[in-house]
Amino acid sequence: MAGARQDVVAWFDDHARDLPWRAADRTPWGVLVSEVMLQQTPVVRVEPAWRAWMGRWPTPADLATAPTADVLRAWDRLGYPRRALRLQECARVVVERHGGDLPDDEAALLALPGVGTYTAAAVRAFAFGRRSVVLDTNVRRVLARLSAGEALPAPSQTVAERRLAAAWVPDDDTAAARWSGASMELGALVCTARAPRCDVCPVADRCRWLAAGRPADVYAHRRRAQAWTGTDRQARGRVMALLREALGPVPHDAVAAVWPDSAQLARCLDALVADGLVVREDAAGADPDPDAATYRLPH
DNA sequence: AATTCGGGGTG
DNA sequence: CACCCAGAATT
Repeated sequence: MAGARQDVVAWFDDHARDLPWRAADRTPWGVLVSEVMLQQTPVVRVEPAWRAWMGRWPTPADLATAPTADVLRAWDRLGYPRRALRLQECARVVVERHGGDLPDDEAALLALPGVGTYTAAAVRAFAFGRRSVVLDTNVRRVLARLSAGEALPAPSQTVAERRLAAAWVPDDDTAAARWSGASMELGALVCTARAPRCDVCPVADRCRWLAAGRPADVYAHRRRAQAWTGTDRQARGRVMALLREALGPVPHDAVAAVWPDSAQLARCLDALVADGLVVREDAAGADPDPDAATYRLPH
């Protein structure tokens, strides 16, 4: 295990991507922003967005006081815009509770909006150089193949899997942080989900999955393809795209034009308002007509 | 443990 | 066209 770790870290020293949130002048807050943006959004799409975002709001204090509409527009099409909302809430909590500086202990990080098990561990490792168990989709896949001999990890994490991952993390803070970055990078660049490049893998000769002849995914039948066309998520996305482009409040008729199913649209609008992503303003009058309402991003 | 929540690139 | 992407929050 220690030998495989050394090989992966040595490979990382030569092949790590030159990502801006890894630069020497990085800040803990910049690392956290990258991690939140990277929650289910690929690196190639995050990188330009992160550069623009950090140029505009370099510190938690900057983001905390920004107009939410600007924040949602800057988030653009990274997806799951509630993440942008939580990131701004996170900035406000950091300012109010931690004096504007990101905390480095696990519990305080986990208490921040939008920060879960993975993100807290990643920030501890990559922003503060502390030991933590960073178990994302990349590390899960690397360990599933290398250690368990399976094509892909189970749909959900298990206690045994976390225990295994923890056993792979060195005791030393610096070594642990390097292993976390290296194992993630190996999963992202070599040990990929679709077409793994076992020919250039630094631990191919130690991989149980490769040794077994790269058997098929045993969990394939339990994975559900994400439906998209006609879903609430697509409808919500249409509405958010419209409101991001709009200069002022958008009349109900214009919103209705982006989605054919009026009942579904009404349900999604209610949900967007409840989520704090959209503000509905009813027309003046004692008996407000729903069709006379306007919609906009929150200020 | 299962659902919900965007959007786009790729084999 | 199915699948995947540095997950989190809610139920």
